[in-house]
Amino acid sequence: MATIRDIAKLAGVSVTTVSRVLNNHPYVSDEKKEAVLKVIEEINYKRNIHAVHLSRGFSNLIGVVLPKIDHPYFSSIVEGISEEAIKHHLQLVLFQTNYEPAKELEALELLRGTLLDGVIFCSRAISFDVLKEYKNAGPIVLCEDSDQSHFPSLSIPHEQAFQFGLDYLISKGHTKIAFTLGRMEGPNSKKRRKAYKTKMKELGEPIRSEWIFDKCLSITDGKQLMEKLQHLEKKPTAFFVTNDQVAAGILLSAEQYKIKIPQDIAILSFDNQPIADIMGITTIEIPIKKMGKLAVQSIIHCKEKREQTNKKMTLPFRLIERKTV
Amino acid sequence: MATIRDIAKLAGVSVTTVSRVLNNHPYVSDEKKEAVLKVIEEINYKRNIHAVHLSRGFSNLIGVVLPKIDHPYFSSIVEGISEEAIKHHLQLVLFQTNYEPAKELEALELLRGTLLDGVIFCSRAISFDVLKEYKNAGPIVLCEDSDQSHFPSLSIPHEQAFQFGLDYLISKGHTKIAFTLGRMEGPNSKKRRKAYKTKMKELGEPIRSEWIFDKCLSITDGKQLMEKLQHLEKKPTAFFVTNDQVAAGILLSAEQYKIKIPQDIAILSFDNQPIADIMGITTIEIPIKKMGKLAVQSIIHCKEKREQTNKKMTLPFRLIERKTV
DNA sequence: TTGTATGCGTTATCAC
DNA sequence: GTGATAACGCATACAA
Repeated sequence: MATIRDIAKLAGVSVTTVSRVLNNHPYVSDEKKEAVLKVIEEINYKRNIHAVHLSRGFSNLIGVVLPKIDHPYFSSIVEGISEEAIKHHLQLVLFQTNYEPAKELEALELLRGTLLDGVIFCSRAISFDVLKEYKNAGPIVLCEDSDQSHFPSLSIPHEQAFQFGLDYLISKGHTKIAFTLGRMEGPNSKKRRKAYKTKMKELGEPIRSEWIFDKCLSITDGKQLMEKLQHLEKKPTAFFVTNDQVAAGILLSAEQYKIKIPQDIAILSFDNQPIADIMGITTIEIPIKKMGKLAVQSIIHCKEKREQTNKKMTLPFRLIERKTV
Repeated sequence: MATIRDIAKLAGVSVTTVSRVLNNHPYVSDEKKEAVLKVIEEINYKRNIHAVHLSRGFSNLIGVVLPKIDHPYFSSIVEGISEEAIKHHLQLVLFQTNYEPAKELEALELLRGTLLDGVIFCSRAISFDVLKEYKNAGPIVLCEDSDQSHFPSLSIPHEQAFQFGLDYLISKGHTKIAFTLGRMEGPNSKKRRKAYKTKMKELGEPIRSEWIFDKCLSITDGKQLMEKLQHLEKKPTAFFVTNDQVAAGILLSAEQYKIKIPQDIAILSFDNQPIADIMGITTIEIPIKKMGKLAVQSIIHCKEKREQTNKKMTLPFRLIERKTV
């Protein structure tokens, strides 16, 4: 492989000049520049990017940590991240973790090893205590409704949003409200649970553990939910679910159980993905792609200012009324 | 940042010994190894990965090129790629291109610049002529039904599969068959079109250009298709569509047009994503995740043998009969 | 405006 | 077993 030294020799200039041409630096005479460009063209030279990175000390690579790319929520975030990353000439390194802490650590180690200029956690399984050890490794941003003050975070206010959703259901006459979560111990789910507890107390309704369903994320989960619903002694009149996929699963299997929506049971979900529009699902919109965009901007900000911020950024949500409540 | 030289000094050994410990090489006495490990632990040393890459000459990074991550087909491929990549300690660098050739070239340039050890094209917009210029840049694999003999490729036989699907529709009494494509000029679509032409000729049916719909990829596209169908003078009795999303869109909007499926119009699609199961869509299964897996294996094979293969790999498809035909 | 010399942090070679 | 030392290829102070 040819190096800038070869170019320099062939063009009759110094390596510095070659490097200047390569990086569009000023102070290169047009003739030398041309000579260099000509040689580069001739021998089809390409820079060794590892050498560039080593020399520069950074890479323009950022890590994106998520449990599963094959889920609309996460692929939407990545889409948002990607669109913004392109603008800033950043490349994305994907870490599909299945919530295995070891995989998440891999990203953090690569951040510390300076392969990555930053890491975006779309979701996480590792604890804060572990995460904190990487505070100085480089920019880290969390896409979650976070209470900590060590890392910047990005989310809708899940507690408020969930309360808002409950109020809406209540305003439609529901008090018997069941709900589903994606991952009981996830930070966002915790907020949602808290909101539920508060509101049920206000209403004087008991908290029925059998009305709280964990690990509901996909269409299939929604479908299975309808099966489970059959075996419930006391039946809720409304279901506040994790996301539009779960809602879609419910809608798609409602018919076979002869359940009418919203007459027999109302469905309210989160996200507002295209499927919600198409199936007429009433949902609370989360600006998912915007989250991705802001996450990238946060990383860039940290990189440029060379400081870790810990700003908690709250995004707006809004109710999209359609036909399931 | 501490370097191996610092470690060496502190542990009273040479940099070579430190490097050996770091890479689990043999021929290091237990005492020295321990001393090194102790220092590493103490000062919380981490390797600079750029330096490792520069020195080694490769990176364990592979590029994944796709138009849009936010589509089930592509996120499924990436899921398959990711699962296999993890096994081989490979990291994925994502290139979301929107079919812009410049973005695809970026991946190829990084391959040539040795940042990437290989590139997987889940789909592509650039021409073969351009692609061929990167033949020696490193391993490249194409997830498409390809006729070229320069790069390894990976796909179901789209022509056969489409013919098979048409035969199935014909066996159910259909001869008035319309179809949709994702991207008319894509290699897979070309095969499908060819199969259609052949089969219609056999049947003595005319090719109606108004029965061929391009750019149909999403649920929304499927929904819009039903709208377009209304304005058709001659109506088909069957629709052979790009993928399960399009089929789902059709199903979800059929009711509002008072169209019964499969009585009024039969729907056959490709992929067999979860939504096909849930909505009872008859579909031709494509082993998408397996494609991703094999793509990674192909890259690894090229890397290890240090040779570009050009093997065309054909994956099996199968019909999943459900309720839409 | 140009060039020399050095640093970036690691791995590989080869002699001991 | 161990350790100098030379790559690896580029960027950049500093000198000219």
